[in-house]
Amino acid sequence: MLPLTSHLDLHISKAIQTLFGLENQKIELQPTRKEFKGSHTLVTFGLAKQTCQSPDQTALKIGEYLKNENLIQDFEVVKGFLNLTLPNNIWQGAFLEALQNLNFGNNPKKNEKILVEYCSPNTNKPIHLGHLRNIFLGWSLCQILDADGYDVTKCILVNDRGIHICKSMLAYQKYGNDETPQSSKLKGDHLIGKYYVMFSNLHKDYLKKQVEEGKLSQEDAEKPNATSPILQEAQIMLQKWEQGDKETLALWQKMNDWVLDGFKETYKNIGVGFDKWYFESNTYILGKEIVEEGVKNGIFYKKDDNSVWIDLTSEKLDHKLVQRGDGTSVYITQDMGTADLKYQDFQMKKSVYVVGNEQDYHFKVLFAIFKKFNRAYAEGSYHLSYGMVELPSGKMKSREGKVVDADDMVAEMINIAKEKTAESGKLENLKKLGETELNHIDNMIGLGAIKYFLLKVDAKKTMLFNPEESLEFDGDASPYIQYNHARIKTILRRAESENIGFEVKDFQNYLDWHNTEHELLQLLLQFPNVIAEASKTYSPYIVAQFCYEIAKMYSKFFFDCSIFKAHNEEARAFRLALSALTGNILKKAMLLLGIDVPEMM
RNA sequence: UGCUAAGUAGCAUAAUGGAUAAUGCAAAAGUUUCCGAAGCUUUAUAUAGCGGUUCGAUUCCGCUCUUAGCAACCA
Repeated sequence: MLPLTSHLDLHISKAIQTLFGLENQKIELQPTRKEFKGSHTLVTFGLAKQTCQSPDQTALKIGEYLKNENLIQDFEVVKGFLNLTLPNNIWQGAFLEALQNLNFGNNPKKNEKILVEYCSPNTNKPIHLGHLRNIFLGWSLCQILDADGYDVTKCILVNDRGIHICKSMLAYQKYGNDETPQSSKLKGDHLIGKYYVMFSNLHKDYLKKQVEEGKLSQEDAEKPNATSPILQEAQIMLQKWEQGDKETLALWQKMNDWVLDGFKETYKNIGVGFDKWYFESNTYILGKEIVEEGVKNGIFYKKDDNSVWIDLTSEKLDHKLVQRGDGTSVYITQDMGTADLKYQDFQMKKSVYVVGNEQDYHFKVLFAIFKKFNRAYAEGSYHLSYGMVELPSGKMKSREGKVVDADDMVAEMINIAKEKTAESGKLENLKKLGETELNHIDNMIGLGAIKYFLLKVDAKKTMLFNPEESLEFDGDASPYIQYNHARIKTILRRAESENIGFEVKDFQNYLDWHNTEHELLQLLLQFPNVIAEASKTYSPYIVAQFCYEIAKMYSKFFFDCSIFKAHNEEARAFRLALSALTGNILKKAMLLLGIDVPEMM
């Protein structure tokens, strides 16, 4: 994560070779803790074993060597740690480079295709907070991979067929009275969601009644395979759908269009998009072809009831059904088809699936199947598994209506942002911008708050969302970072209006930096490494953390180092240039999270 | 019962095997001479338990405990 490491690595290697005659030693460099002097720390414990000298001795010798060669300005040995201080002109060189490189942070093109599927909504209910974590993670990941030099394709897989879809269709067919999004004034996805919940209730009510009448035990009613007349009807509907029944297909098409319109509206509102849309209603047929292929070449086997299975016990997994006895396909069948289609379309080397950790087992099985079939994409397939978003009352269950709706959530956050803006008493200044621009800012702040809240946590961890306490606007939160960007822009506007220049020539002789100036610069120069790290580990939270650190460090810098009242013009110019770089990096880094930052707020 | 994750202060989150375990919220005190204080500076509390590997373990290994998910012809 350290800047200028390649610069040091080389010299340290040479020092070790010269001093101890050791080659190809692992150089363990880490950032120096801030309570010590220096920027880079060499850990010498491992090395000390090779040199047969104490860690302190080893560190001391290397330090002296580097200093004699004028490669460092100073060093300090503390308990086996060699803390190095580089001369400021080296830092300045890196600073100027970053300042002049408009793409600073981006890593070189890798010429490698990567496909990321980061949204797979069911067309039977609106999206909720959990889906938002999925979507924001995926979008951010795509931005990060792109900045790291990959050739990224963002895709969505719409789960638009299957028994669950038939459930809402059936409820609508029975009780919908031809209601439409227009007539009900509901967004399409919310309208369909209503019928999905209705189906669920009808099914549950039936079971409850059976139990009350003593026809069914409580235990059996709670089993997942407990059936009801309406569920059987839905199953029949699914068969009709797969057989291409005209009436069923027409209803399906109509309802799907409503839902998709609703989804598209939401995606637009939250600022995400896709390069390629896949629909399971298209890909499941391909899946069935693979099933046939697998049966032929012996990877799959058929049971007496005609259902098709794969034996994965050799992979320490179980037997898994890939096609039902009645010939209809299951989830995994569709995924096999979709994977083939993706490869046909893009020939990507890597393929990432951003899907919740409840499906960890599913993806193990799926990838094992890819390998059995020797698919070209088998090796590069990766499941980016994220933890569930829990409410204080427990897990969200869409079937029980126990969810935080995404659209409501976003709208509410934007409203809170509006109130905060009004409270801050700065409305007068902002009003000059006009209503549209003001709304735009509130949008950035409200949306940013949710995105940051969901992204700052390591994806694999289950996270808790407490609606009572709402989302944060203070401290480690997006508005704080956005605010720092806005204040930087305000400072730069002032410099411009007062004709204060901060070109390289205006500060190149200023090297007597304040400690905080140095720390801020060090932090900023980590940007490319941060992107590489976040990309390598598929971890947007690393970028989120980086944004926050910059904002915090800039606040400290602003407090410690007066800009317009700097002790001389060179210092002032340097600080303005440093502010400009901070602003640029903040903006870019936040965009990697899918968060836009305002020019003023 | 098996498999997989995860257990860090009142709460929410950090820490390539490294130095005194970091940050935010909530709590206490102070702070507005450059930008718009959504700020800045202080103050308290924590690695679930027991072993092992190591110069050194929050991190790796084993066992125990707790929680969640999976083990469905749900997705």
